[in-house]
This record gives sequence, C-alpha cells and structure tokens, in this order.
Amino acid sequence: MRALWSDMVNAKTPDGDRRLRMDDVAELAGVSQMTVSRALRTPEKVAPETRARIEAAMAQLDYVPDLVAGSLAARRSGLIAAVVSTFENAIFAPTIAGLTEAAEAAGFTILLGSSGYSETDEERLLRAILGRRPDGVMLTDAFHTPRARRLLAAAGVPIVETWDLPAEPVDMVVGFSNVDAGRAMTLALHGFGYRRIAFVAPSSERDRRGLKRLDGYRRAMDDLGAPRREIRLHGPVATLEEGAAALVALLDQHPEADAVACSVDTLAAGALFEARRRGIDVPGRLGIAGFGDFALAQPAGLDMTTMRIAGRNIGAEAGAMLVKRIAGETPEQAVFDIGYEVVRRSSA
Amino acid sequence: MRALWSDMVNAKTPDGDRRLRMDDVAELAGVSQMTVSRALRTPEKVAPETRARIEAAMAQLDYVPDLVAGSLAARRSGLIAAVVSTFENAIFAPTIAGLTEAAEAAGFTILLGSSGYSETDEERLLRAILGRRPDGVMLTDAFHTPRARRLLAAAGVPIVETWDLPAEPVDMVVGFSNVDAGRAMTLALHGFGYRRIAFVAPSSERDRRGLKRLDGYRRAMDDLGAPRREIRLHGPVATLEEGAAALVALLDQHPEADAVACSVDTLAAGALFEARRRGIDVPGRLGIAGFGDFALAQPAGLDMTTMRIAGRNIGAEAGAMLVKRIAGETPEQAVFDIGYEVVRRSSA
DNA sequence: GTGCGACATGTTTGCGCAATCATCGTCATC
DNA sequence: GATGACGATGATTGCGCAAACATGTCGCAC
Repeated sequence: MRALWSDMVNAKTPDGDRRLRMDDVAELAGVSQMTVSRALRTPEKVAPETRARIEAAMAQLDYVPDLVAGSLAARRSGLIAAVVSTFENAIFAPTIAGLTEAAEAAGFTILLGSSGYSETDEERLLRAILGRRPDGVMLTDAFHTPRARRLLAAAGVPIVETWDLPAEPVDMVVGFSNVDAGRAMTLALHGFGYRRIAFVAPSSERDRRGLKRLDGYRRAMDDLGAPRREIRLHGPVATLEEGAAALVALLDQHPEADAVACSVDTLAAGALFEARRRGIDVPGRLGIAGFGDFALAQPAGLDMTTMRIAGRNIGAEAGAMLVKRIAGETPEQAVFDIGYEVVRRSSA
Repeated sequence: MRALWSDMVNAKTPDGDRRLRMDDVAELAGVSQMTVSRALRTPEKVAPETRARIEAAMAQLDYVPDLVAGSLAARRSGLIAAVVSTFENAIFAPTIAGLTEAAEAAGFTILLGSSGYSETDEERLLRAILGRRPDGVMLTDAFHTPRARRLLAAAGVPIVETWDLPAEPVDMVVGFSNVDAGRAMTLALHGFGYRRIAFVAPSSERDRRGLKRLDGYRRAMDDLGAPRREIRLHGPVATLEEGAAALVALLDQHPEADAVACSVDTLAAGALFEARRRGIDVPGRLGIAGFGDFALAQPAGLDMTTMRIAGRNIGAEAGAMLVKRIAGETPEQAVFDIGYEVVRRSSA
C-alpha cells in the first residue's frame, strides 16, 4: 500500500467517452456556454423559457458541473475546511456536525483534515488543506509550528479557532476560557462540600486546553488556601485506561482526597469505572467530576458530574461566522465566548 | 443567515496583494514554472542542485501550490469523498477515521458529505460531491433515487459501498451480510438458552440494514420453529428513547419474551436503561442484545452483549481499495466481507 | 571526432469554467 | 420617431497548473 498520489499521475482512466461540459448542455439547449453558467449561478438573470430549456438539457444529460474548474475561474472554492487532531477526540463529532449544518445550508462543502499528533504531519496537512483554497477554515486544535501559523495567516481566508480563547488568536474564535472553566469546576466541587480536591491532568504540552483547566484548578485551590493534589497522565492521549490508572495513582499518592476533577470526561469515565471495580463509594468516599459532558457517558448511566460545553453550538457558530465573513460582512464580534455550565449529577 | 454561496460571488477580498504562483517561485529560483512543478511532483527528475534552489525559494516565499488549478490540469483531484447520512450515526466516526488514515497516507484528502434523510438533499449533496471530481467515493449510506445511482455510476470513479453487502452493488463493497448477522445473533441467543426471543427493528424503509437484520431474525426463528415477536420503532431514527419505548412495548405486547435483540446498539442501550429504571432483572428475567458494539456502551459499564463489527477496518479497507483502484490496479476482490462476531457480555 | 542516447530543462497548450465587456433587441419617454 | 435605459445573451479571455512535446547538453562508444 505504498501507492502514492504522485505514482498515479499516469494512470489512465479506462472509459474513453469524454466527460460532459457546459458546452454540451449549451448546444443541446441552443444557447451559449455562458448562459448555461448563468442559469446555474444566477438563474434570475436568465429568461424563464431559456432557463427551462437549459434545465431540461441538464436533466436529460445528467450533467454535473465541474466545481474544480469553477473554483479556479471564480477564485472561490465553496469549501470550508475543518481540521481536527484525531477522530478519537470526542470534541470532533458534534462540532463537525454543527459546522456541517451551517456550511451546507449556505452551499459550502466540508473538507476534512486530521493532523495527527506529529508536527511534521501538521505542515503536510496544512498544505493539503490550504492548497485546496478553502474559503474558510475551522480549527479544533491549533497548529503549533511557527511556519504553520504563518501559512494560515497568509492564506488570506477567514479562520476560526474553537474550544478555547487563545491569547493571540490567528483570526476569529468560538470557545470559552478553559482556565475559568477549570477554576469554576473546582469551586463548584468546593461548593458541594468537598475540601480535599484533586485534579487529573495531561502531561503532554500538546493538550493545551487540559493544561489550562489544570491552571484554573490551581488558581482556585490557591484562592481557597487549599493544597494542590495533582495526578498527571503518562501517555499523550486521554483514554479510559489513563483515567483508571489516574484513580489508582490518586488512591496511592493522595489517599486523603475526597474529590477529583478530571481534565476531560474520558478520564473521569475511566476513573469511575475503576472506582466501581474497586468498590469505592462514589460520591460518598470520593466525588468524581469530568469535563465536556460528552455523549458517551450520560445516556450510558455513568451519571457523571461534569462541565457542559455546547460542542455542537461551537461548530454551528463557527460555521455562521465563517459564512458571514466569506460573504464580506464583519461579524459583530471576532471572539465568541460560548461559556460553560456545571452539570451536577450523582458522581460528585 | 440566508447568505448563500451564490450571493457572495462578487464579494471582494480585502487584501490587494496577489497570491503566489509557481512563476514567482520559478523566478526566484531561476528556473521555469514547469521545473518547479516537476520538483513538486517528480523530484527525482530534477537535478539535485536545481531542486535545492527551488525548495529554498518555496520555503522563503511560504509557497503553497494551488491544488485546484493542479486538479483541473491533471484531471485528478486527489480527493476521496466520504458520504454519510448523519453524524449522529455511530457508524460514522470509526469508519471515517479508518478511511482518513488510509487516504491521507496515500496523499489524498477527505471531502465530507452528509446527506441528511431527505431525498431532495440527496441529489444536492451528490452534485456538491461529484462536482469536486473526487478520485473515489466511499458511501456509508446508499443513495436511494434512481437518478442518484445513475449519477454515481456515470461519475466514472471507483465507489465503495460499506456496512452491507448489497445485492446489486454500484461498484465495490466492504461490508458484511446484515441478514446473516441478524440470523447469527438470534441463533446465538438461542444457544445461550433463550427460547422466546423478540426483535426490535426500525420501521423506516431508509434503514435497510436494520430491516435486513430483522429479516435474519425471522429466518432464524422460522428455522427454529419459534413464533416471531417483533417490535417496530415509531420514528425514523434509532435513538435511546426509541429503545426505551421499545422495551415498554415489548413488556406490553410480548410479556412472555425472555430475550430481545435490537437492530442496533443504541436501541439496546435505551432498552437496558429502561429495564434498570423498572428494576427488571437483566439478563435473568430478560436478555438484551445489541448490534454494532459501538463505543458508547462498553466504557460506561453497560456491558452489553452485542454483534461486533470492525467499523474502523471497514473504513481502512475501503480506503485501501479505493487507493488501489485509483492507481489503476484491480483489487483481488470487489466485494470484501469483513464479517461479524457475537460478543457475549453480561446483558444476555 | 562523430553520433547517439540519456538526462535536464524549457515552450506551448488546454483543462472547464466565470469575469468582463460587447452586442442586440425592446420598451417607455419626451 | 429619436433616445436612452435596461434586460437578455454572446464572445473573449484568463484562472494556475500539468501534459505533451521540443530543445539543449553532456558523456561515451567506436
């Protein structure tokens, strides 16, 4: 499977019959190619009878306009790119769903990119994406290399970063303050009566959002005058297994802790699961809180106290802002704070 | 938000500076545009020193080649389209992840389309997708109108249908027999000792796969000489709520049933929750089985007996087959049966 | 030294469409 | 009835690149 794109340049298509062009439609309808183009893009500028003839011709031929050629000529692609780091990330689905809905309603198509976790992949992906000349770009994970940021900025298209409020946004933002949210969860746990609150956070620098939530936890604990109890992950990715391991580490290193907040639901679910296996009373002996209110946990009965983020709205709002900017308008605000909400269930 | 693509045709870009072309790189490197093109696509055909100059020039300018123009000239887009009905469908994430991995490794980019559930959307989507001239198409939900099938066939690109083995495939297939799998699950429940087995199935004709599983159930029950006990959904989409409602209907209409298989995990999860709420002993009083082994249930402790389908492999295999065909090769088999596997856990 | 082939690079052309400008009525106005 | 405004359509051109072909240059065999 080392077949690369470049190796295929000379592959012949078996079918000899030429693909249909606008000229074919035009000839059948008895008009010029330009009029067919107009009938498609600005139908109100074509006389009704002419338009009817053209539409009949297109239907008869099953003509599908070549949007590649159209994009080149019009210098707009009708594409909105969505870039995520991985599909394992639960952020992904609802946010992409919201974006897709908004984008498709305005006639755009989604170009999907996953950057993986390596920095070399990052630039490859970015070239693959920006080379398609998308009219807008939504990022759920920021790019890290300076060159990547430069390329993004130089692309000259609207960009929305999401799921955070970066200090120096590339362009627009739809997100929330992860620091504030981490702080809010910690204070909420305190409000529930917990006094020896711990936090499970990533160790990877790449999970900047998780680290920001940790930062919020630290500030809250400092404000409360309480000592910090931190458990850091081993691996780069927050998994259920990492969550289970974190619970074990917590019981070992901070046995006195009476509550633990996790930087993301996945970890909290793993911790809850491990607590069940060990017969630990949740929330009696230990309160457990997650972050994100991802779909997997709640309907499945984990009934987890967590921080709800309106992921689908983030995508929808990002899409709306992009569409607006592509249309030449200026959104009222370049930074949209979507907020967060502590959802108390039975785990803490 | 009724800004449509066509309304934006005349929107001006604010920045006046022209975008970089290959000519700019060529000039800086002291070569012709064609040599730059070669350096990008077939670097081995360019002398090492020349290549170095060109690469330096590209790096200096932060040049990103225009793949739209390239696609038009080369008559290959480097795009692989993935079409799903909705993002709510649990099929989606792992299959797309597998596809993306295979496609990106071979230098392709993913074009994403969601068809929604309406037939009018179908054709709009198909035009939006096929108009981009993808080099291959993966479908997780087949198109239903005759015209849609005609357009697909006429596109002249490799197509993979997935998650089923259709009787009349458009082109290639990566999937499994939903009839056999439904039958296998029923027989497995029988093997577990259940004798009065019911089945929860969709009512919508659009969920052909669910209906095929129902068909498999029927065949199994007929073979066993056992009477059928069927519960059909009300709505078009299989949700947790539908699953809960189905359990209620089952208790009402077939109180003697000792096991129930659901056409999809989502329904089974809903049924399991409802059973918990009602204090019904699972699996003692009633065995419950799902279908799909979707990520939602297991980590949350539902511990559901289900039919495992390797969704990620489906995507990966589909991607591999597409890449192969795009390269001009012929895969050994146009139909790849990925199989299924009964996973017995504690719910049945 | 001549010829020939392999390699490196350049020139020309066209992919299919949309922007732009030109053209040709038609109709209301005075 | 001449004038201009406007609506409908057509002709030309170029978007940025890659295919196809042309040219140049070198080395090596005889």
